[in-house]
Amino acid sequence: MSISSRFSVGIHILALIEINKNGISTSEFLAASVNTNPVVIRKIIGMLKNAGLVKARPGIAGAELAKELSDITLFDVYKAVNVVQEKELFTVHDNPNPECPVGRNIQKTIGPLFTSAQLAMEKVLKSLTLEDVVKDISTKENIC
Amino acid sequence: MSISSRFSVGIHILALIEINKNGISTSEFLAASVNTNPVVIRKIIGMLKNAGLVKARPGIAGAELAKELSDITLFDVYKAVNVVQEKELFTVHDNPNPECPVGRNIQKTIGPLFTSAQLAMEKVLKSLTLEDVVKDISTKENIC
DNA sequence: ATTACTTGTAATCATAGTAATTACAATTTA
DNA sequence: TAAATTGTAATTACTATGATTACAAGTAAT
Repeated sequence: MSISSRFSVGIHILALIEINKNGISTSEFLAASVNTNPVVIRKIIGMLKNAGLVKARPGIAGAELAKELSDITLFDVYKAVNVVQEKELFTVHDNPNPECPVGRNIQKTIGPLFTSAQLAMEKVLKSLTLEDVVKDISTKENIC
Repeated sequence: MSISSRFSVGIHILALIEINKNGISTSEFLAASVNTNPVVIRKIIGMLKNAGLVKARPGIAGAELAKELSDITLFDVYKAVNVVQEKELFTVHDNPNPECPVGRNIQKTIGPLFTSAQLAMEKVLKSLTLEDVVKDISTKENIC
């Protein structure tokens, strides 16, 4: 199991819109950088738009950021592209046997433990912003 | 996306083997509690066995714990049942365009960030043991 | 030794999510 | 009006999951 690449592609899109802010970031342009199909990009941009992270309008070429870079956390992107549902990073098997002491308690016992692990991961995503990503890319570019 | 229920089933199996330690935990018995097929249980027990967490032998009915409860962390189970690969909780899209500043850096920039988020989650799993799980189940049982 | 039971494993199947792709309506600009 | 772009729907191939059937191999009891 692995979390969908919509997340990494979403980050890629946002970073590139920023770095290309003097140009026009069409879905075709972004797709060429990500190396995928423009429709895939438009679908993800649609999700980023619903989350208020980018602006885009039918017929008008190019997407723009709707927020400051430092105001967009990786958690915002993660939620926007809908890769993991709340409290559902881990699956807990359903319908365990209620006539067994373990079966009738396992879900309520394991649930909070799994949630706390998920929250720890998400806390890290909340601490990171698109600005961190763009700065790191800029640094790597200057070195090369 | 959600992490396979092999993980929660693995925990269920280990907890039930402990709680049923005076009885014989056959795959059929365990399957009845989990509410799944005995073959699914045997496959997971095979993984737990490879990881040194349980003992089981062909022809001999019942699986037993191979370690103390307090010596088995949820991380041990998580690794045993192979639900998430190292550094691969998140997918990073491959083949981004090397002729774009973002494309040629995104993987090395995002990779460590994703890994740190994954490690934070795994750190929580390392802090929890099967003993915690069994104690919680026992507590819930006594109240009811 | 034969019978009954169990583990271990392979193979098959239905289902769900992913990512790529084609197609096209609706919108804007030149 | 023509060209370009966004936004969607529909289709396809692929992969992982979990359930299931089938069966070989091992063990224990009579």
